[in-house]
Amino acid sequence: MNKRQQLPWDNPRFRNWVAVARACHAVERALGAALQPLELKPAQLDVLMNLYRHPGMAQNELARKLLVGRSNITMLVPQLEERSLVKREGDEKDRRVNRLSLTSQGEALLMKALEVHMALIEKAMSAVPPNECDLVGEHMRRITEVLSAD
Amino acid sequence: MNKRQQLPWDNPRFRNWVAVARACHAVERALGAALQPLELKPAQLDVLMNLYRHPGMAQNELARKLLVGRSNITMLVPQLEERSLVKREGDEKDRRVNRLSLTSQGEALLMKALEVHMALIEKAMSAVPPNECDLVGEHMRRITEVLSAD
DNA sequence: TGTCTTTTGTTCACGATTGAACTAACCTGT
DNA sequence: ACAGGTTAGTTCAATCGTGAACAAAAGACA
Repeated sequence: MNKRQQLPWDNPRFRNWVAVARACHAVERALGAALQPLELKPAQLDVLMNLYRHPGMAQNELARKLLVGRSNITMLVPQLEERSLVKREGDEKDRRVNRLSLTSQGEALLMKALEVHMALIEKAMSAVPPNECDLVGEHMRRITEVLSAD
Repeated sequence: MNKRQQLPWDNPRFRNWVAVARACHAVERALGAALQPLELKPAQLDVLMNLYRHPGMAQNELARKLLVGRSNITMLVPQLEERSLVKREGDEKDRRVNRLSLTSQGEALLMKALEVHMALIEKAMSAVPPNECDLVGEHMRRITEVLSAD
């Protein structure tokens, strides 16, 4: 099959997506290192961030938001609960669901972590002008949407 | 610390980067599923892709390119070698390094995998016009560059 | 009410990735 | 030639995420 004619690297979309993936990987890695002093992993930070914006979330919803399996949340939450960063209480209407929310300690740690995170992103994206930045974000949101539609 | 005033979500760079990360995660996940029929994992595809473009690469260079630890390559290569997708031969000049390259079978499988990968990316980025696409790629390459500088 | 289906969260075994410790090979300067 | 430092690759224990199988609770409907 004509390998030379239609090589993926000749396709702008493909080539540029590879760049996106690599940048993402690099940021994730740098974030992990930057969060080490706070003893927080990127995945844990994701949980805290989502609980800050959506208190009382069920584990199920959280898993969908983070694009991970439900079991992952089950493994993740107890660690945060033992550190008193997250509070977990059963719903009275539906005794299956666990409602999650941040404790004041969790919120405090989140603020510190966000400062670190934001500094990193600010450094990484320093070269991206605001209008193009919004454009990128808009495209990315659409991509996530397209793929979530299965 | 004035939490309400300088919340990260009010920062365009931060908010839009979160979108990038989520999109990346979604694509990675979809790619894993799409590659299942070929019995290839995304990480293995990354290896094949890089070996196609840079035959005779040392494991060390490969690890740097892929932004992973050297030990990861050590674990990854034997699987591909057993499937006769990758050939590994010692360098005569420097007996420490293993030169890696694709076999013809590896190349053949890569082509099939690239078709799958490209179809996915094409679908995901269908809404992104070419000129903006290049712009995005350019920014992402710069981000990777900035972060690789440690 | 009683049964059948769906949903929530948990458990568990597995595969992937990591970083630290290690060996072997190379390099440098004397 | 030899000592000290650097580099390539490996091994290994630990951690993380996953999907399948499961239990408990809720919902649907006759």
